[in-house]
Order: sequence, then structure tokens, then C-alpha cells
Amino acid sequence: MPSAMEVEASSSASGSGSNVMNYFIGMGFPREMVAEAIQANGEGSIDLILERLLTYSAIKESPEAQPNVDPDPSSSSSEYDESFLDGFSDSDSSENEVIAQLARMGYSEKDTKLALERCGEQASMAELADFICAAQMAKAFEAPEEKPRIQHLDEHYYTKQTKKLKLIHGDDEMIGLPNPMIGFGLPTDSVIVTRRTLPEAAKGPPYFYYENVAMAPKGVWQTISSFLYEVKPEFVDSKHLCAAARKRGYIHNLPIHNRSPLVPLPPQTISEAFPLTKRWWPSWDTRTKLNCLQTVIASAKVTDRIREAVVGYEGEPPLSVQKFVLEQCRKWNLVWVGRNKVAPLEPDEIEMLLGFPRYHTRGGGTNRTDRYKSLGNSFQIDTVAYHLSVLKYMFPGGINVLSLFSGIGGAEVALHRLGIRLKNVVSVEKSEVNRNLVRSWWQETDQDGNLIDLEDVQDLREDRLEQMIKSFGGFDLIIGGSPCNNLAGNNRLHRDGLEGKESSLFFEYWRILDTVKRIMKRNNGNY
DNA sequence: GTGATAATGACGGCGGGG
DNA sequence: CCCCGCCGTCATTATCAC
Repeated sequence: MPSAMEVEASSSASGSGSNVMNYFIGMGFPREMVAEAIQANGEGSIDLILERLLTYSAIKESPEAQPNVDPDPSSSSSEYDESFLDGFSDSDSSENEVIAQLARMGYSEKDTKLALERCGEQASMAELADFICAAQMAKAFEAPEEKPRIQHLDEHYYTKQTKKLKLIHGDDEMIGLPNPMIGFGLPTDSVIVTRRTLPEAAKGPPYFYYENVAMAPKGVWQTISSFLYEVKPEFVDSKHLCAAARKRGYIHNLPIHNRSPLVPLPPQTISEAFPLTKRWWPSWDTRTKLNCLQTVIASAKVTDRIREAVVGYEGEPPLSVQKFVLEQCRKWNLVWVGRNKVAPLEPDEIEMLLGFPRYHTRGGGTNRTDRYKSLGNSFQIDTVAYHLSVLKYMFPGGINVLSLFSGIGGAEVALHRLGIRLKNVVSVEKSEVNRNLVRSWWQETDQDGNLIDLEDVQDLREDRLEQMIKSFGGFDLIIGGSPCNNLAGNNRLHRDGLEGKESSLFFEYWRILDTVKRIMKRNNGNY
């Protein structure tokens, strides 16, 4: 099943003009400029092309602006740190000037006025342009005269999808897992859910986003859902967005229309992620995706046993040997790195698969064991960012975030990679090493906001929350994944469910969320 | 003390067959 | 409808090397 974007990109890759090219020309960009941008970025990266075109347009119209805009896409895409548009903020322009300038960039007065209405008078040119582009992209995909691309559905599709599993135990409240595990839909799907009705008590402010393992013991997700205002979890396996599986449930009250993925898309297969393994990969190992990245890796004994099992065969080993090797490779996420040689992934490689900057967890007081553990407990950035992407257009000026169980800062990294400005981030994390990692990242990425890190969620009482809310003007997002170790299937000894020693901290997430909701409702937006 | 190493199953979803 | 085999799982802990 081809994705909307793949169809878009591949349907007429040759000839005088591709669909991608016609699409952008239709938006008013000069043909030569579009051709150059596509050549530089490839047809697959719609957003990158758009960014580049906007950069060109802005430079052309205001040549005095921004000598530090980097015209080299290779360096920009590898850093994914700063938006091309960050420099173009002239908030003191009058409305007419804004309309005129955006008109020169090809935007209609109507679209600009709508953007001003939604983003506010003080919004920068970059924010306005961003908003209009998002609207145009959405409109283009919705336009009926275009060949059918994204089919918009409501949540009944979702519940229907899971209903077949509901009756297994005769329990009507049973929460089933969708198959395939794609939540409300993926960036590459042509059929996605764009409408749902949230329970009244679940609606923001603030927005909240809660994460935990999908395969929790029975009843756990029902309990979590009942505390989080009866919002149904969105189950997503990250294997649909990157090269590694990660089955997780996400309960959130975010809008689900106009989501957009991080670009460039990460490697989608093992061989794309690790090209050097292709040479040694046996044809009978048919894996294309890795299993879940966990907190520990295989011992050297395991890889040696596999070497002993396959060494000495000229052609393919017997089926019984293949079965044993494949079983171990799947269990321990091993890759082929030489003749008869398999190996577990390096921490750097896991950082990449999860969407973190290289060396994000390296140094600063960590060791190898720490890195594997922290990474194994983290978000998959592309997956979470896809869900959070709707915040970009709702909060052009940035957001205040309360990040609970922050770990190595997956939430912060996801928001930053989306280009969302982080105004105030209160980050609560037990591990001092992890707090230091997030602090280092914060400084490395030249954040202009304010990072406050705390140690224990249990110390975050109402008075403290009230004080921070008064100071910041409220939280826009409360995000976090509480400890899963008492829920995870890998735990031999203490898989005790939500009441487990660590996993019961879920109730702290709920307490803090509920307290913030109450305070913000009481203050009613006045601070 | 610190960091690396290696051994330690149960549980539930899924699919195929009766 | 049930049964059964297959598959995968954000882990814990004792022990070792230094």
C-alpha cells in the first residue's frame, strides 16, 4: 500500500514536471526555484523543499536580512537545530505591510488575514508563513478535485477496528489493540482518522500526553484511561515510523488533524539504517525491522554461540540452525557485522534509531550501561513528534511544558525538532545523570527559554504548581511516560502491574495533571 | 565501589487448525 | 468456539573483573 507522499513523489518522477513540482509551482513559486529545491532535497521531503523555497523567497524580497541563513541543505538537515525562518521576525510591521509582504511571497490576502487571526497580531512573518503553508498543505490534500489522497475518517473507524478483539473475554470495557498498530493513522497512510470526540472533562487547557508500554498486564490500560478522563489510548508501533519496533500506548487530548512528520524521515529498514550490514546479511534472515530496543543487550556468549552454530557451512546452514540463529537474533536485536558474525547495537546506533542527536547520552557522567538503560526507557522521537506536531501551529510563540519522568529528554527533543520554541520547561527526573544530559542538550541547542529541573514528582505539590503557573502564565503541555518496569513483559520478578513499586508513580502523573487542570480552571486564564 | 557480564521465564496477543 | 504453538517484551539481579 503506497503512501500518499510516495504516490505524490513517484507517480511522474520523469518528464517535464513532476506532481511535486507542479504542486509548488501551483503555489506560486518560480519553476527554476522549485526545480533547484527539489534537486537539492529530493522529492520525498516535501517540508524540506518548502522550507528551502520559503528561504529563497524571503531572501529575494529582503536582501538585507539574515547573512547567517545557511543555504546548504546538507548541513542544515544533519543538524536539524534551527529553522530556516527563525530570523524573519519583524513583529512591529503593520497588518497592511504584513499582507503586502506575504503577497509578494505568493500568499493571498485572505490566507494572511486568517493566519493573523489565528496566530495573533504579534506573530512573526515566519510564523505566519508557516501557518499558511500548513493550511495550504492540508487543503491540497483535502481538495476533492485532486485525486483522492488522504481519506478522513472519524473515530468510529478506530473503535470498529478494535471491536473484534473486545469480546474475547466477554468484557465490553476491554480495550483492544489495533492491528496494524497505527493509532489514528500514519504520515504515510492515505486513510487516517482526523476526527474524534473527547470527553468534556478531558479537554484542555492544558494539553496532556501520557505514554506507556502497550502490552501491559490486563486491565492496566482501562485503569489508566479511567483516571485520564476516559480518553481512549492511541496505540502505535514505532516500526511504522522507523526501523525499530516500539509498541506503546499514548493517551492525550491533542487534536489529531493536520499532523505532520519530522523531516527527513528516518531510515525505515535495517539495511537503510546500517548499510554496512548488507554485505554480511544472510538471505535466510528475512528481518527488515528491528524488535523493541530494550535496556540491556546480548552478552558476548550469545554472539559466540551463534558464530559457532553457523561457521563451517559453505552455503546455507540447515533449517534447524537457521531457526536457532533467527530466534536469538530476534530476541537480542542482533545485526550481521561480518562473516558469521552478529553483534548487538551500539549506544550511538540506538540514539539514531530513536531519533536523538548523536552522542546525546555520551559522556557527562554516563557509562555504557547507563546509556543502554536510559535509551531503552525513552521515547521514539519521530513517533511522539508526529503526535505533538499539531502544537506548532497552535502555539507560534512557543509553549510552557511540564515534563514528568523526563529521562533523557525525549519530549524536549521532539518539541525542539518540530521547531516549537520552548519558553519554560519544568523537567522532573529522578536520575541526576539524566538531568545533566538534558541540561547539556539544552545548552548545546542554544535554547532561549528557561529550563527548571526537579528531582522528584512527589515533591511537586499544589503550592509549587500554583506558583509556577502564576509565574509562567500556565502550562500548555504536560507530558511524560511513567515507569513501565512493573508492567513490562520482560520483568521476571516484579511484574506487579500499576500497583508496582515504580509503576504506581502513574498516579503522581495523574495527580499533577489534575491539580494543574484545577488551578488553571480556577484562574480561568487570568494571571 | 564501579562498570561490565551473563543467567534468570512468565504472560498475553496472534493466527491457524480443529 | 476452543486449543495450541509461535512470537515478542521501555527488566532484575548475582557475580565477576578491576
